[in-house]
Amino acid sequence: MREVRVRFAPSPTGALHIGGVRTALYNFLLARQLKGTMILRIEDTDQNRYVPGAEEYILQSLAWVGIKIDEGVGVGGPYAPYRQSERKPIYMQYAQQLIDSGNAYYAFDTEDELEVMRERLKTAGVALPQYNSITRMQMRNSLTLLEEEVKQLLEAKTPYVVRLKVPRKEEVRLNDMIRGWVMVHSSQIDDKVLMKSDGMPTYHLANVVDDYLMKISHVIRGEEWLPSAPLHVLLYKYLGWEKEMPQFAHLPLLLKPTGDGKLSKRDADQMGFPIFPIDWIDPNTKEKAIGFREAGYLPEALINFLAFLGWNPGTQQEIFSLDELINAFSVERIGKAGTKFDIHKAQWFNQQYLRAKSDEALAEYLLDSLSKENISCTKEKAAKIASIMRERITFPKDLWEHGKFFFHAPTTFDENVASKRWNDDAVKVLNAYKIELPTLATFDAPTAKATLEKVTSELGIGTGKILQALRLSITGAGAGPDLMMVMEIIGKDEVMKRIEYALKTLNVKVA
RNA sequence: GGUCUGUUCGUCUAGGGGUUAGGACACCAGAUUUUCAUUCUGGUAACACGGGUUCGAUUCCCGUACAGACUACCA
Repeated sequence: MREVRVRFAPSPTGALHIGGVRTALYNFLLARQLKGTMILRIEDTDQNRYVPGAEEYILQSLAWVGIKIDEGVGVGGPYAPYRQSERKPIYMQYAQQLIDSGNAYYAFDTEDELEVMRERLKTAGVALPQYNSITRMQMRNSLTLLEEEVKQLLEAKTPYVVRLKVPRKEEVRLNDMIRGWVMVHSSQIDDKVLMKSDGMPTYHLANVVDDYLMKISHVIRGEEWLPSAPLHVLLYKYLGWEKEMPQFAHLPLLLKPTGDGKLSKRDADQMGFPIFPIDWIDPNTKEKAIGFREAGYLPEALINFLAFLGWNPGTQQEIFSLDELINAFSVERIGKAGTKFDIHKAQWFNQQYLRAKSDEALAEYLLDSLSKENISCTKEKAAKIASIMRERITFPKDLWEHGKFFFHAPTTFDENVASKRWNDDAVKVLNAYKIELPTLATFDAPTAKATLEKVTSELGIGTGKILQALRLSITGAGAGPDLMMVMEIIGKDEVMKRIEYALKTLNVKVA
């Protein structure tokens, strides 16, 4: 059986889109499952669109989500270089081969001449003017010009492109692993430019040549490539590489959460979720886009979420580690239809992965946040906080954001709760409780509770009636984790201080 | 406009000629939690439409509608 070699081949034209990460993931899963090789190739044949830093960004993003590159940019390998701009000399020789075999030709038409041709055809009623088997005979190319003229133009260094000579009548067939047989008539394909006038190949040529040279066995890419796949098939055929042609799998697109259309950065911005794996600062606009990493998504959760966008194992299991994904993955189970991007599901996966962590691991997240705030805290205390906060967080940063009261006494109180729960009974109980606390030798959740119950029963007031008021004075809010545990963690002295402060500031308001 | 691809609950999807069309997320309700969250239980909710083929179609075929992609010397 053929050795499995797959590639992820992004262009460094900006940040890596989350859809690109999924494409990389599917490639990676297949490679790992079939003991193959995962290759990273950078398709930077368009110098105009090159964005500095994009390549580094791609590398970092893949590393963060755990997609390991076996060969290619950043790691090297037997088919180096893996950056197409560095492979420039390779492509012309294959273009030449196509010209020599009569499957491609030189075209000297200028932008203006092309424009004139399109206009002329449009007025003649052709909806979509193309450079094709019919129109090429009216243009300036090596098919219409005399051999001598062509030679002179080339020697005079006249700018030219190399175009594929697409046959007029031919059924081009392609067996896609996801979509089955796809047939396109060659009359629908135009004479695509293979080599640009700057000497760089276009995607089509570079892609086919490199996939062949790098012995790629499977091309897994986005559905946007499906329309040009027949063209690639033609290229393999004319280059004499039909037997080596990789298997194709065209992935369904990622769609925007509401409405229709493919997922764009705009949608993500509007709905307030990331679309890039890690933070990206646009070098031109200096605009910063928050990444999934910085937003608090765990890489393993993101991967699990992404894997399920368009694929499923056919079982009820939903939580999959990377190793489990590698085992369960199969191209056959990839869906055909476009997939709407639902950030809720991503959050749910994140929660699941976060909860599976130990208190100690969660404590590290909290400690991270605290160090940014210059707050010191022992590991033990952080772990204790983590243990009572673990069921109520979606992101690691929630530990701090929802638990600030562990470190800062409230300065304001939720007015809604205060107006409903802060009453004479509450004040009576809190005053008595405050007096009772100093007599306690030890202070923990059980004693805090027992003492409170003792006070309330002596006063003949139901504990439940005033618990909200107590919570309000300790945390400033009406909702939160187990109050007795909270008090244990912040300690007796702090509890007393907070009750006193609340009594002082809230009494005035309610009176 | 043309070509290609697609269409099962709001979303991700399972399924497949005869099923109470299954699960998950989200949503709603109840229970637990004297709060909130969690957890548990339950609920709402789908085969785009029209023709065939068939005893029978959501499933197969053909149309239609809708959607998306592509239609550059961008990838």
